[in-house]
Amino acid sequence: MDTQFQKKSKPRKRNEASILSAAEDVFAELGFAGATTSLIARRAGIPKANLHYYFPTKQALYRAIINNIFTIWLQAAETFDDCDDPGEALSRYIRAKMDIARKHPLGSKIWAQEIMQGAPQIQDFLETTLKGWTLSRVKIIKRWIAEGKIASVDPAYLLYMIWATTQHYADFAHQINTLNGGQALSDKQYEEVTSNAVTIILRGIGVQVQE
Amino acid sequence: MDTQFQKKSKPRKRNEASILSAAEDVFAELGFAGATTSLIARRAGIPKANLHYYFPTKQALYRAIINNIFTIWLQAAETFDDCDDPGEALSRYIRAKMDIARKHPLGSKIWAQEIMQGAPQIQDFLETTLKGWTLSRVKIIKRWIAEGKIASVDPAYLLYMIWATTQHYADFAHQINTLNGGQALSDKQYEEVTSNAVTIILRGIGVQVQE
DNA sequence: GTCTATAGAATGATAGAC
DNA sequence: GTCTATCATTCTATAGAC
Repeated sequence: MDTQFQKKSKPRKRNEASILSAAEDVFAELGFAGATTSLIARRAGIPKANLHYYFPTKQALYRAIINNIFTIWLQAAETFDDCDDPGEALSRYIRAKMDIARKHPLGSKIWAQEIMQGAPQIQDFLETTLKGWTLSRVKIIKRWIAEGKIASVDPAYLLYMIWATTQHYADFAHQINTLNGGQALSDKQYEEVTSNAVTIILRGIGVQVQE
Repeated sequence: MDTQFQKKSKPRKRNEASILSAAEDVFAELGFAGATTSLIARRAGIPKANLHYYFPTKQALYRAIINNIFTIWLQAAETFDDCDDPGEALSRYIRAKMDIARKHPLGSKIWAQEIMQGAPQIQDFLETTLKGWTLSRVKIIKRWIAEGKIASVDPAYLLYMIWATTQHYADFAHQINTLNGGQALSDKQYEEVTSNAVTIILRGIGVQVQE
């Protein structure tokens, strides 16, 4: 029988989950090279040998986490509709990205470090999925410009600005918290930050925003 | 005699320079924990023991590089004048930050990783210099708002957006290059990116921009 | 599935000859 | 100042008893 369709045993499920959670933490903090399996195991509350029983190598564990991050990325990507109203489409996309930055800051940090290291594990994703998605959105934005719905800006650079601004709140949360009196942004503050970003970017490309 | 004022010998100068350059490279790529002194020494073209002769510990080497980054940071900070014209002041600041992102991408990456790791080495800088500078600029931006020169936006969030957008071009250069056909942005493209960022942000806060 | 013990390689750092 | 040789430690990963 193919074991692929067998149910995972209860301890396997529990252990894999706590290993993945601990690993996300450690990889985000120390990067792939800096992370150690013994630290991950300690944080997961299991002996190191058990970690290697579930994930044979550090790479395999890392790739499992990268896969989760892709899922989240796609989730946000889908909110950027081919919509007639650029204000609505972009506002929805920026809000989705801000939401992800708040809910999955570790994934964002791991992504950032991957890119900084030259994307050794995800280069194919950048060249296929990300590139394809970006080109299709560039097309939509160009149409908006041609239709006079938004100002004439370079579509790619607009996307970069959205990525930069939203991911900044995950990647640089520690700096922001320090400047916020050592406190994480409250839900209210985070909603303000989000509105602020939406307003500046939309107004910046010539879309009227109701305040 | 105090040796502090003795001239550095020629080989010391040369070796320190190539170690610092190689270390900047490796720390940017692998973070503090991931970087190894043997890799830094290899890239600097000297035996590992020599590296430890010039910089006793990995930490000492890292701190020397962090100091350089502070110098660069202050350089950009000074371009944000207390100016009557917010368009001029902000445009100059954004351009200075973009310039630094292009000229010192490694420093930007090291900074980013420091923050992501909870700023173990630079927390005091965040709490003193950075916080003080930010508060003083927040004050200036608030005055501009009170005088009706720019729209009512949260000053801190505006600064975060500027930091995010400009540093993104250093930290995520690899991703941007991949989407740019595997080529680094040309001087012309970089000037376009810069203008684009200035335009969107200024227009986003209600400042007229000449196109 | 779990865990002790450990192999084998790499790490930060140093001793000491030149 | 330079560099070989090396120490003590830590790393990834595994063997094998339970």
